[in-house]
Amino acid sequence: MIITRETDYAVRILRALADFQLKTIKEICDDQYIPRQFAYKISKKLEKAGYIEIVRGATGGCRLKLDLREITLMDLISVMNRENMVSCCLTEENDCQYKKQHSGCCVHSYLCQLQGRLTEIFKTLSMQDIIFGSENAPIETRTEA
Amino acid sequence: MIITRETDYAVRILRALADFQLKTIKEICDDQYIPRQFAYKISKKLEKAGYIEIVRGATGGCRLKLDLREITLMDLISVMNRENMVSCCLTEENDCQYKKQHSGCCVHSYLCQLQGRLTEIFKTLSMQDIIFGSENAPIETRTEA
DNA sequence: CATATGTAGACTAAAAAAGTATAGATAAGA
DNA sequence: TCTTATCTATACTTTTTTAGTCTACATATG
Repeated sequence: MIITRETDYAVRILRALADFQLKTIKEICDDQYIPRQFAYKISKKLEKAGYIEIVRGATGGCRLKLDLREITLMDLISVMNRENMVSCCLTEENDCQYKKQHSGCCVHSYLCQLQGRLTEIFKTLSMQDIIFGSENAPIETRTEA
Repeated sequence: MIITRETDYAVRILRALADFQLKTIKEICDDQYIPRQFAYKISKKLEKAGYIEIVRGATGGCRLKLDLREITLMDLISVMNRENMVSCCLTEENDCQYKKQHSGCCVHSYLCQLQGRLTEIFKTLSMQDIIFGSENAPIETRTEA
């Protein structure tokens, strides 16, 4: 899955924070059905990326720092370290014997291109679009509720 | 990953069979670096989908039945039961409390659209393109070797 | 100082993916 | 008919990834 549970929870956290109010993780979790401890970890990642700020101590919580229009789906995927979404053969570690033997692999190259295409698409989708819908959604896919 | 090891192996099997010659699974595996028993399973799926035929007994093996131009990446992904590639929230089983509570979820709808877009893209990519390259590959992504 | 937060990292559990084992079916041909 | 080289079916095991939990602690308020 391109969007794992973790990434999905991240979207929900951003959704809960969309009004730029300070909210505790507890509040967010109750509202968005996210396991608390997991949410702390995710919020930390979002903070490191600069998307939210976290206030510690009693009366603490977190708050959105960026407009949701400025955060793309690709940004979020990157923050979750999931940018390699097409094929395991595109990872650094992958030690493909075929590729070595034939000094190259057309499949690999092609999938690499595909990875690029998807990345480009995901860069055009903002959290604002995803969370509140978008008039820019391609017509042919504007079905289903 | 959209293309798991299993799907990747399936592509390799098709690549090995591209010349329409009868080949044993053993030959294919030696050539393409695939674990034998795993390959048997995958070949069975490819047979059920009508992409290859399998001949049993000594002097048996398998042979491509369809032109690689007729098999799309989406076809292969479907055969491997991996058509749900965007988000776990799009599966049947998924029992989303938020969606119930709010009688709908914009994120869900949006991801559903995205799933549709990706599906359409993958339907335009044939095994011929992937295995032997394509002149139709989008210019902007025609980088890297 | 009590309380309500968030933190860090180790840990565990669950699920999915990858791979293996094995007993058997099938067909060719010596 | 027997041997051999295939493929089959299914159960099983292992590995990897993902998801989630625990705990001892740090931080800030009032």
